[in-house]
Amino acid sequence: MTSTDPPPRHTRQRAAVSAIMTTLDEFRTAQDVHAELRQRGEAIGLATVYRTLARMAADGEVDSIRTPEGVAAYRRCSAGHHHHLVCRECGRTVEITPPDLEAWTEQVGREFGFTHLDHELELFGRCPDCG
Amino acid sequence: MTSTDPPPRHTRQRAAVSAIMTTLDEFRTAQDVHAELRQRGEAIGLATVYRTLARMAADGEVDSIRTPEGVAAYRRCSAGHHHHLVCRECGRTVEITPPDLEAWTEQVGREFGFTHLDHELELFGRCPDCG
DNA sequence: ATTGTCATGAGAACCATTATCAAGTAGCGG
DNA sequence: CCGCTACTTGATAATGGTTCTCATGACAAT
Repeated sequence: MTSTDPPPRHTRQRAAVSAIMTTLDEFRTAQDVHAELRQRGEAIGLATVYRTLARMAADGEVDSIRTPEGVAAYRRCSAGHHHHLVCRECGRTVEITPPDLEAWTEQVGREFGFTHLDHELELFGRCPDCG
Repeated sequence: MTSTDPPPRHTRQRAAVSAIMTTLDEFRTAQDVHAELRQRGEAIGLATVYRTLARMAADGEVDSIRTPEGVAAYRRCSAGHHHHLVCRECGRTVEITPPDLEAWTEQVGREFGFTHLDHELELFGRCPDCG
C-alpha cells in the first residue's frame, strides 16, 4: 500500500470522464455522469464510470461527498479541500472553510506519529427555512 | 409539515431502542442496533429499528450522520462528545480534542442562520506501527 | 507483431434501506 | 372494563445505488 500503485492507463473512456468533469461545476453522481456521457454520444459502461470516478477521487483528481440521501457525488477538485454545513431537514448545503484545520491535522499527526493524514468534517443543523 | 405530527406511541420496541441508544457512546448503524437488541433477547423487527431511529432523529432525540461508505449511523444526542484519529490499516484509535471547534460551529451557525448545530469530525491516517 | 497486463462492460450480485399489508396493540371515550 | 380506531409492528418483497464477475478488448513495452 505504501508503494506505487500502477499508474492508470490512457483510454478513451477515462479521457471522456476526465473531460466532462472539467466542464462541470456542481456535484454530479456517477449515474449523472454516465447519462451525460451517453447523451453526448460516448459509448461507455456504467461500471466504468463508477470505477473511473472512484479512482480519480482516490488520486485526488476530483472531490467526493455523500449527499444526505447517501449517494456519492463528485466534482472537479477546486483548490483546497473544503467542508459543508448541511440542513438535516431539507438537505440544503453551504460550503464552509474552517480555519487552521489543515495545520491542526498535521500537528496531531506528528504528535501521535500518524502519516498520510486526511480529515472529514461536516456540520449539521437546521437551516433558516426549516425553522 | 411544520406543525403537529401525532406524538409517537409508547411501545415496548420503541422503549428498547431508546434505552439502548442511551447506553451507546459511538455512532451505530440501524443494523448494529438491531443485532445488539436481538442479542440482548429483545424481539424486534429490522424495519421497526429503521423506522424508530429515523423518527427519533427527526424528533431530535438522536443525531444521524452518513459514514464515508454511505450508511446511516445514529448516536444519542449529547453535549461533550469527542473525536478520533483512526489508523486506516489496523483500526487503532486515538481520542483527540480539537480546539475551538464548538465555538467555531456556533459562529458558522449564526452566520448562516442555522440552528440545532452539531459537528462530526474524524481524522484518518497510518499509525506508527503500520509505517 | 507478440505478449502480458490492465481496462472495459453487460449483467448479476450485493446490501442498506423502504414499501407492503395483515395482524397486533396503545390509548381513549364511554 | 369494553370496544373502537388509528397507529405500530414485522416478515417479506421491492427498490436502487454500488460493486463484482469474467470474458473480451485495448494499451504499451519488447
